[in-house]
Amino acid sequence: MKRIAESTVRRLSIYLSFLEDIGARGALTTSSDDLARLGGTTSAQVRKDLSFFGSFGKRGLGYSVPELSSRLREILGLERQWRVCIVGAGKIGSALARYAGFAERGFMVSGVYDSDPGKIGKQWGGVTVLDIADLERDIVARQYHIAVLAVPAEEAQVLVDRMVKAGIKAILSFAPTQITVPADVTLRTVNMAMELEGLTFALTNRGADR
Amino acid sequence: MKRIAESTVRRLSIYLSFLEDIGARGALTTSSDDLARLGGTTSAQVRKDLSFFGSFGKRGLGYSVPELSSRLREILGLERQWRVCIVGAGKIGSALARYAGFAERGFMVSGVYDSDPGKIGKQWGGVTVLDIADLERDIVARQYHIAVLAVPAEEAQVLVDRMVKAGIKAILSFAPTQITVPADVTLRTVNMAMELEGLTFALTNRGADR
DNA sequence: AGGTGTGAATTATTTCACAGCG
DNA sequence: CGCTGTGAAATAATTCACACCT
Repeated sequence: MKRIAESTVRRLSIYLSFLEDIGARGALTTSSDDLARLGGTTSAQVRKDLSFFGSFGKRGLGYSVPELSSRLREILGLERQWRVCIVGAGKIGSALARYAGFAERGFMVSGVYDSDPGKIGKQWGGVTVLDIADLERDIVARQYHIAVLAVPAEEAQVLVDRMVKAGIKAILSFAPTQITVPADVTLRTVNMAMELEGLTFALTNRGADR
Repeated sequence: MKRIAESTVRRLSIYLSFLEDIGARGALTTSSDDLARLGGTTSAQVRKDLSFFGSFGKRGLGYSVPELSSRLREILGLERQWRVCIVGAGKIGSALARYAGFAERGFMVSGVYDSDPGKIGKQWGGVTVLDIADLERDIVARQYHIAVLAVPAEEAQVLVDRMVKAGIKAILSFAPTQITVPADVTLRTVNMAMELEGLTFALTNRGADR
């Protein structure tokens, strides 16, 4: 299979979210035009995105909402459960641990880790806070698929290195720092400062360039 | 000025964060090669990114850390304070309101809004929770520059429309839904589900495509 | 020598436009 | 018809490679 651009994958997520939305409202079919309008792109883009994975539509008719939903869930790997651990039980880790959206999408938060003895052992959103010293052992024993990193910048890279060594292959980082991983590990970073700076850049340069 | 790609702006943030880091450790000069290595890109990319805004280096020598930091802060619009309001005092809004990183970067959280009477009036991380009914009035009166949206998907677009009408020009959304804004408003979206789906896509298709 | 700044070349992504199928 | 699927064209982003400055 050809390499798929990250931008394409992001859009697939958007399409799926809309399909589920209109599906729940009873829609049975839809078109690339609908998906484009709702997802903020063009119909050609929608069709091109889907074409990387097959042809799911009917010419003259459009797409079956349940069928396309299901195909997208397959493509995105959502037709199964994923075991997630949250590393760092600070403010962000806490908000994430209690976030119901995880379970709805098939993500099972089955461990929260911290190094603070005052937090270890506490129950938190139905999950016990575990000792971060056991992280490597648990990555192997509990077979976490995804680690969500919510620790201060200084600790982030060290923890990532430990987790990678223990075999983790997917990390979602909220640490406000740049992290590097080997090529066979997938990393996504959510960095508040970076997002806000994107806004201030636009606010500062608006008018000058568009 | 030529239109600058979002990817470029993101990298500028990364460069700045590293410059501040090594600057604090006493480094006086650096090179595009250093910035590239630390930022996970190439030296040509670094030089190209900077070249959109001017020439800040000295051939044969590299860049002055304090000077380049300062130029990047200027470019990103960080040489001033920005007034931020947080809309939605749920789990995410709460974590954001208490997040110290805001102030460090010049972002002043000067209002948190919710519609829950049980929350309005409460003190929260030094800020009082205000009535979301007053949002439009306050956008005008308090001149918020940036709104951080942390409400459920269903309420997001309606609130965005209200804020845009009141004159807000920059929104950072954590709502798990696609939002549309007029061309003169800048929107950045952080969507957990989308990030996780990027990971599961990679986990599912890994090996097939790389 | 050493590292920047930048056109030119390459590669990636998006858009166009239309043939073809239901 | 109407709308998909897809090569071809256009545009955007990245990388190359080298002249040029200190």
